[in-house]
Amino acid sequence: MAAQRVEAPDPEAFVEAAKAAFRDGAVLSVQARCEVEYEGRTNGYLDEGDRLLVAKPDGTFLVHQPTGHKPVNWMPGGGTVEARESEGDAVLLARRTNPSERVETRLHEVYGVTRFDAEDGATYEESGTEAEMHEYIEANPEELEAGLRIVEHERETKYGFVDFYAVDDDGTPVVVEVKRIQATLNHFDQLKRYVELYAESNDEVRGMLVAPSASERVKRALRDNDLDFVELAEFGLDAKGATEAKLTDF
Amino acid sequence: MAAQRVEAPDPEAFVEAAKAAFRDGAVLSVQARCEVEYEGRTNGYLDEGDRLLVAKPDGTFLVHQPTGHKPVNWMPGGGTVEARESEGDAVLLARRTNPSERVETRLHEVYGVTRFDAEDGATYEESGTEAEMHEYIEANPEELEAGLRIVEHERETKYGFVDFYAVDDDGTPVVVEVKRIQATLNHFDQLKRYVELYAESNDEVRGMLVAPSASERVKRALRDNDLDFVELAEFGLDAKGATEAKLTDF
DNA sequence: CCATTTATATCGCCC
DNA sequence: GGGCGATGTAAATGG
Repeated sequence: MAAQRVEAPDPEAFVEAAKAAFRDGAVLSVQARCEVEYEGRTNGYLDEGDRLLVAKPDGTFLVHQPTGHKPVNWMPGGGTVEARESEGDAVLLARRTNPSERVETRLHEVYGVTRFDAEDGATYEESGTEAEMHEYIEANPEELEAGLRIVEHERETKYGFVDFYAVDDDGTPVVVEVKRIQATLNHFDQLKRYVELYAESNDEVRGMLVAPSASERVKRALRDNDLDFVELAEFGLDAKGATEAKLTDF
Repeated sequence: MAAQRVEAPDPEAFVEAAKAAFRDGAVLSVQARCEVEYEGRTNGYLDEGDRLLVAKPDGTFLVHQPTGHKPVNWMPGGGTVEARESEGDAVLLARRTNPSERVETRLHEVYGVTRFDAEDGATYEESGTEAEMHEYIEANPEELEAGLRIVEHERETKYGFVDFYAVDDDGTPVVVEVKRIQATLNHFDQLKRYVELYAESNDEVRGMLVAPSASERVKRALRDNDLDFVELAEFGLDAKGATEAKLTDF
């Protein structure tokens, strides 16, 4: 069977089950009352409570409270997870280096532990990303402005990368920055930096921020700096072959 | 008992267990072979494989593959999770609005399902954040530069917030931007934006970026724009009362 | 390995 | 609720 469960193990039985799971590369899920301590980029402490703990064979460790999308504490893959008994409690310790961090979980009561010998060869397929937006713009520059020609994609500059370097109908160079989501002031900053850099060699250069939307504050910042905003909400997702619905409608 | 398990339920038994868990506000963990579809800000599809599914009473839904820190698919809290039977399979559907998104998981084989009636009243306590760095600087401005006086914290400007507005020994205004981590080009952008804005009313204004470190590229950008970099690695974490180690050393 | 950029970013704050 | 900035951001990508 792919999943095996031990109900309410004592610390010794828990540590034995956890060690066996780590050795065999299984995914471990634990329901327990525990306290958690984090030391690393910051320091943190979580007092006793009921949580779901998950340890994966790649070193991933997650502590989930009963609410919230993000784990309250975690360790990304690449480190190690160990199970030990200490002062009568089972303890799970997840560690890594670079940066040096550790999450230590003291389990005061283990309600149950599940070992899952999971096999998963599938990879996630996604469409609608910023990379696809770039492809769309490269193929359809006239959607941004009549007569616009793309000269270069991902052009490197002294201070960073420009999404597109283009030329308008009059032959004036145009620096284009593309965002898949609503434009922020940081995006405005980025574009301004590239334009000012290019202006050192050609002060006729124009700057263009392309995004599905932008706040008034961002639009004002662009206007005040003679930069263009182009609203591009749809970029032919269907045409790019968005994954067809594979599951029956609910 | 806080955790209850059903081994290898058929679709009907699974849906019944899931509905009971959702009704009672329990955390549900499922080991299953399943396929997953996401529709929302992008579209995605994940073919059949073994995964750990977690549904929380606040509407959080997670799909975890056997490796990796982040769930391959998820829904944040605030939405709803439903369990249904469809074409002989159990199906979990997580939905929300604003933005309108859905994760649909078709369970081809359920290895087991655990219901966890978790009680957790604790909140995570953290120290070493950027907010604490601000407090430290406000109390110790001389660490940045001899004679520096903080005039205002989080000063609002037309284009955004300045971390500190200060005055140096000569009475020249100084705009200070603080980062807890290594400074990036975006942080340089931010500072430059504030300084240029302030320069409209007083062109003597100075700009200062405070961070534990910065890449050469960032330092060069700062130099080229007559902005200062102040390296501030330690900011009295201990003095601010970092949480004492609560757990025995491992 | 370092630096940069993206993300279904999420989260929290304040208007 | 929108706008804006921080995050133990993590992860991918390129040098």
